[in-house]
Amino acid sequence: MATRDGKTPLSREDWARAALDAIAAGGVAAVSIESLARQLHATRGSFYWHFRARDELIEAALELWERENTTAGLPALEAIGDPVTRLRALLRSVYQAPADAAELMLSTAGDDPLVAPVYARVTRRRMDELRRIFTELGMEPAEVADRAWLAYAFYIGHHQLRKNPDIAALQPARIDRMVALLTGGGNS
Amino acid sequence: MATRDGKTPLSREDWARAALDAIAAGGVAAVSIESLARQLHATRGSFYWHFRARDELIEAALELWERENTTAGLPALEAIGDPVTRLRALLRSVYQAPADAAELMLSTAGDDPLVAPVYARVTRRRMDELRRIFTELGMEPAEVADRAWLAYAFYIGHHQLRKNPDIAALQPARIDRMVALLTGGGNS
DNA sequence: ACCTGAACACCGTTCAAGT
DNA sequence: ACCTGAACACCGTTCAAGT
Repeated sequence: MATRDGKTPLSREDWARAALDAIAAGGVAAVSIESLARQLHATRGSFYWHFRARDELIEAALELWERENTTAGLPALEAIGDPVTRLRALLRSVYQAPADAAELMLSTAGDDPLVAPVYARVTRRRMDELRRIFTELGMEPAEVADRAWLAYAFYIGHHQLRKNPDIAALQPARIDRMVALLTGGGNS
Repeated sequence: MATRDGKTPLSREDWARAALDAIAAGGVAAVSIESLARQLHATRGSFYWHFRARDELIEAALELWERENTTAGLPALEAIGDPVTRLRALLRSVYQAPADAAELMLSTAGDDPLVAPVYARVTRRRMDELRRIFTELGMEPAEVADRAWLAYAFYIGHHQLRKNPDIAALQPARIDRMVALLTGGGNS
């Protein structure tokens, strides 16, 4: 017996897409070959024709996310001329739209061995963007590096804290003050 | 057959302690009844006399951590009179000693359904401490709340970012500038 | 009271066999 | 080329049986 009865054959991307959806819904741990197979009306055995192992599936899903994420988010930001406006836009995207669901999961799983390399690349690109902002504000390199680190660590921690409803209640309502803090003087 | 041949009987706490060690080493996901049983020279079956299920074991381990964490860290901090010095001490404890290993794992797992309530309580206590610092610096309540959120989100994100060696290289060497940024003016 | 060992379920992985 | 179904391993969970 074989061939899934009339249905078009599955591709690597079908599995990867389903896995990315699962990541968005419940994190990397929620990627179960068994449940994806059920969902795709195939057997677990079929999966192993497309992938060597579960890890390879997760890598493929993350690749999908990275490609779509890279071509989507940053260009729109880079088009904004004024650096403070750009920072505000960046923070607003954190505060309002909770980004896409996969981003929310991954921003918090940067220590997973599979997620780490992918998220490191995305992080570098975003930190570059932050550095550009502070550089354009006329700060010197060491200062720029510190602020970029502070801003990005804040971005990650903010996502993490918001996942807990009890704690999320404490988050500030307006982002203008945040922008002011991040771009402000600092009294050494 | 029964009773583990001469050895003293195991207690709930023996299992919980072993589980906390496993969390420190590899996070909540690393808590495996099978491997703990091997380590304690008992069988998996024995575990179920002490606990109803794996979740209960993890809760017990987190309880252990919370109790020891609460009585240890904060009092020393609260003894410091000058608020800026206190903030500096707080940040230094983040930068230098990577806290205890369990803290590192848990600071990043705040969205786990078992970790969430425990970590929320610890977070609240720490944010209270941060608010006290900024209040003593003479800021008004809204400003205090924003800074405490910024500082704590930074704390969480900092841990997360440092888990990735590639990214950790970008972290600032000196913390004085961080303190300055967090306590500084902000140009609204 | 505390533990063993056998049994089952769930799911990742392999593989011979089908079309 | 693409898939099925049976088999095995790993580990969480249950339980009757031991001391």
